Amino acid sequence: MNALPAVEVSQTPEEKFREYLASRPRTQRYTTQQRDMVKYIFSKHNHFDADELIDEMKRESFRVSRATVYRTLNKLVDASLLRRINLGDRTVYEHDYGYAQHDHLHCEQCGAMIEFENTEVEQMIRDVCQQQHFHYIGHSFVIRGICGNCNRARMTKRRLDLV
Amino acid sequence: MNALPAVEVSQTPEEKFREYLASRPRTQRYTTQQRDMVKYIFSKHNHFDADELIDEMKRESFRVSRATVYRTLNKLVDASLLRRINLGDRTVYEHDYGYAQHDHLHCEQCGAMIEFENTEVEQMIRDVCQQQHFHYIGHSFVIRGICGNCNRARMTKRRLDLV
DNA sequence: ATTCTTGCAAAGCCTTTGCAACTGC
DNA sequence: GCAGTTGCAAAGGCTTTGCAAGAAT
Repeated sequence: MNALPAVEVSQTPEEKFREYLASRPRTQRYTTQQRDMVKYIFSKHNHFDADELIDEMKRESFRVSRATVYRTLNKLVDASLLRRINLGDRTVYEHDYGYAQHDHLHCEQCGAMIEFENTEVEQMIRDVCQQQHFHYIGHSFVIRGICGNCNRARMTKRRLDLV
Repeated sequence: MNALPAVEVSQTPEEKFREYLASRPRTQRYTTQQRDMVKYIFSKHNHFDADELIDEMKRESFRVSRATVYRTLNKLVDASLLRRINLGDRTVYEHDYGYAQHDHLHCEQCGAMIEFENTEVEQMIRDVCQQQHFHYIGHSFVIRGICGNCNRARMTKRRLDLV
């Protein structure tokens, strides 16, 4: 995982989530399983899909049911704690809250998600939206390719293949 | 649909597809249904999903089976005649062959796909990839929001709501 | 004639949902 | 105690696939 600056936030993810739940038209409840999920998810900074989360949490003896995980992930995305990234053949989640806006390089070999920040992207988006009278809500930007590590591995392999 | 410059190509989509089929490890065949699909798809420039294509082609009395449509769409993407765009809740296809590289604004209200070309995007991608020693293969970049038309409609509605 | 493609229906995959039991507030 | 949540299993939506019949070369 690349190091991108964390963003200063005044609330913990838990607090922010409770606020979200309280703000719903019909107040929603903060349950044990939701708490476990929020704590678990924000205890590590990585990209994960629903199944990975379920497996890992089960491995650490948390009580998680598939249905509730999906329901809670949806709430977390809605609450802007998580961002959903569609990878074509997989949907992964990452921290949204407390983390700088960024985009991704996705290695097709090893699956790595490399984060990058580029100020030009944001400016460019603003320009395009203005030109097209388009009201911006969000974007998804993923560059597909082969990461440095895998490239090096390939080179080496190629060299060995020649022997 | 926005007008973006078409790109000069020396082959028709059909020719290019035949070339692709012939170049496979085990030569593949060019069938009636595939020909119909290629002709139909390249007779109009729009974004469509598998179901829309099936419905429209059936309406025009073409013989199309769901399985074959999916199989052929995959081949067309593989042959670089079509590009697949993942919209999160829908997968759409657009012409790749004979069409300039571009990205999209996707209206969440009316579903419109507005194409835009921006040279900075490409430069920026090159920079980022170089910095990260990343071998570029492709990218997907979709800006989500509300298009000009829908915005205007909203404004009007809002004004009416006040009466 | 041989080998690939088609079409059907079935299976796969991921995600959502109906409902009865349960739990937070 | 009431209203929202959970868990199960079933259903959904989209896409792929096994296989026998059919078509391309």
